Amino acid sequence: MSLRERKIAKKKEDILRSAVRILAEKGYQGTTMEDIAANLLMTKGAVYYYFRDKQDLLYQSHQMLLERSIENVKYIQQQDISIEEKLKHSMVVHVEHVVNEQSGFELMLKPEQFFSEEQQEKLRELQAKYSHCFDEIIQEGIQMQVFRNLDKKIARNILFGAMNWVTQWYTADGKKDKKEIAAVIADYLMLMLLKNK
Amino acid sequence: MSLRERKIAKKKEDILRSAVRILAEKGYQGTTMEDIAANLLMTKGAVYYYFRDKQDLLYQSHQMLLERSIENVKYIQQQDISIEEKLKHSMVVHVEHVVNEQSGFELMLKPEQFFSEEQQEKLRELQAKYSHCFDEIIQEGIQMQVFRNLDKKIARNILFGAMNWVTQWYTADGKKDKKEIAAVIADYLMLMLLKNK
Amino acid sequence: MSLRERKIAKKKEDILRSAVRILAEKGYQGTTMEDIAANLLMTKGAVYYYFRDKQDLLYQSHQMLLERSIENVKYIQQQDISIEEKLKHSMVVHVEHVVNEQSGFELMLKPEQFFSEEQQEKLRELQAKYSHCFDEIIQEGIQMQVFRNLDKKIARNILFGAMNWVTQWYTADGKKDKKEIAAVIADYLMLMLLKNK
Amino acid sequence: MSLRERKIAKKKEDILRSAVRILAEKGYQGTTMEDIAANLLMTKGAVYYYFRDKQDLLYQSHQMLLERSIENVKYIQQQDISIEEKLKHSMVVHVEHVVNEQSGFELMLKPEQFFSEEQQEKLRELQAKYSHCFDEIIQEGIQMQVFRNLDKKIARNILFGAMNWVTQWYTADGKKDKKEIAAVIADYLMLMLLKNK
DNA sequence: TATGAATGAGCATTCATTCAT
DNA sequence: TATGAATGAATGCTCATTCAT
Repeated sequence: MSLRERKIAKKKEDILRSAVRILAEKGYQGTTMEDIAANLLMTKGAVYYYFRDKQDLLYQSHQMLLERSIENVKYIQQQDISIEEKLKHSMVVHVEHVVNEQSGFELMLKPEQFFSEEQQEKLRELQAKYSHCFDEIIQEGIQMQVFRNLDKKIARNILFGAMNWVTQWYTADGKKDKKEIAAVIADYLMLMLLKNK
Repeated sequence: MSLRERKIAKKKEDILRSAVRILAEKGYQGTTMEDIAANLLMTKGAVYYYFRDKQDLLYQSHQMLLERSIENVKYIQQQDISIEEKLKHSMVVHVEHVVNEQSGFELMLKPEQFFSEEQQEKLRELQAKYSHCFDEIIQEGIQMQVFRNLDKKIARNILFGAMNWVTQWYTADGKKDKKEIAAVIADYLMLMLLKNK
Repeated sequence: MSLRERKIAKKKEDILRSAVRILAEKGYQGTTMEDIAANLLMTKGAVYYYFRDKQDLLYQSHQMLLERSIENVKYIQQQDISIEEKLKHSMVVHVEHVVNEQSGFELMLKPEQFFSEEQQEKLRELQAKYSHCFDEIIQEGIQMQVFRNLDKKIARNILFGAMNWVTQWYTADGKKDKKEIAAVIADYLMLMLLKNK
Repeated sequence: MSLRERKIAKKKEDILRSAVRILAEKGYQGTTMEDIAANLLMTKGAVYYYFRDKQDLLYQSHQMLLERSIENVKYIQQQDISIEEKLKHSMVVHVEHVVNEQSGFELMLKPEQFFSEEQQEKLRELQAKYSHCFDEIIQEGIQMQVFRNLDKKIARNILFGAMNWVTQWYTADGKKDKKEIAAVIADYLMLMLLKNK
């Protein structure tokens, strides 16, 4: 990647980060291109240089978040730790990610409103990939008799719901910091899964 | 209540139901008054006859959903069943409600964008009331040594997140119907709370 | 006129009076049928029973004001007083009328926007009639060598402008009451007309 | 001021001129942003690029007219001419201004309906400034025994009314042109003020 | 690459008007 | 006669998007 390409990639990512933050805060329809640009001290026109349109920006934001999440969990999966630790750790990282981005969740709502069929397809694929990582861990835990014999998909959806919901109630000014909250949520949810508890 | 008043109340409720459905589907900014009206084969003007403005409509929708939820859980609370049954039953009813309205959750997102301070106050109050019902049940369960000694509020938020998330993944065409899904979700979540499981 | 007809006529006049007041206050476009009706504790529908449409209401208001003004000045013209007294008295009555109705003037602005050609014709006729009354007095005064030899029409328009403008600056809470103000305005304007002053 | 800034200022003034014209013709409520834009072969959006909203446009129009009027009369006041000439000349310029803009007067009607308290304050200030210029001339004329000892404010209001009313009756197709009409009006009104006439 | 200006479609809201009762 | 409900056209305003420079 040439210097020029790298500069462009850098700028794109800046914009995406800004967009994610604001989209999470105001919602898709509530966010204007002006908002996103102003937040970066750019003009609207400049944003259009890097992204075809608003929807493209949303799509790439979404994609970036998902890809980062997948990387996170893949990394954990490779580690040499117990299956229990793997799941718990994955959840902690997910919750931290969600809290940090204040998102990871509003953007997932009703994708059919915003994305083209093709884009939805790609996003569904990424989501499936991410979900699959969790499913695999759960599956393995069940087989190893560490986890209860629950329906994998339902259990995973319960985990996701509980974790994503954190944006609704966690406020930084509370007694617990992000790491603690993430740990507690993960612990509690483990109770649902673990046998002999 | 006179016949006329009842007719108005009926119409208002029809509109609220339609609004809830569409708002849940498209989000606040994504929903147009046209959408809401057309869905009922009315004109925009007619909707404005019953509601001051879009925000008023949203507010009343939200209020209606919350009040109905509170009634539901209050009713269960009075019954002469075990604490375990109470919580489980409350969850089942909540999930069914959420699935039926396809909502109960998107509307809660970022209320500060849409509502006046006064309205937010009122809604926070209703939410607190609803939350409190669950908190009480959990508290009692803990005291009776039936439930684990978890942090009440965090546990309740985990339950809500897991339950509300169902709109994201439940589709009517699956193997399980609404009742079954609600039961499974409630059962799984009970595992988190119940001792000796 | 039968009792019924009289009742209708009475109601019509009530509405007209209310309309004049509100139209003067808020202007034509700024006044809603709702405003006019509510001011009389009626419903919009009722107003439509008496007047074809808003424009008809405006037209008749205008007409009523003009006719009353004409009656006023005709009455004065017949009296057995000096020409000087006639003009002065006419002006006093006009100013009082304008102040009382807080109008007689906004309604005259740009009639071509509001009225049909036919209605404009009728109003122009009434205005001409009213203007003519003043012109006659002025003419006579000039011929009698009491007034200066000014251009009749221009002089009359100056008088009207000066008198109608009173709604812009007279407030009831000042030192002078309506009668006094009317007298002063008339006196000052007479200085323009009278010879040997 | 840079070229760009000058271009913007120019455009703004074009819009203001257009707005003044149309507002004078149709009144505030009767004028649509579409009207104003179309008159300049612009689109509504372009107008909104330069002015926050309709009210802002109205306010700035009003302000521009008043400021120009004040400049006019200030300029005359400085000249080395008789007090009589000063007043007469000021009136001529005012009438010409009113006739040219076809306004200077409708906009003053009922400002409380349109403007914020702050804006009203500013406008009242400008109006007071303008009025004060006339008051000073009148005052001086009285002290110099050139003018009759009239109530300054009432006299000034009579002048304004008479002058502003010209928009109601002057039509370009008459025998007299603008300058002549302005001169006649000023002459006639001077008769009211001058002693020994 | 970036900007400012402009466009135009879309949306919330108002309101004169109609009409069944 | 009068009312309440409904309609629909109009209007202020926003904002994604384009384009010349």
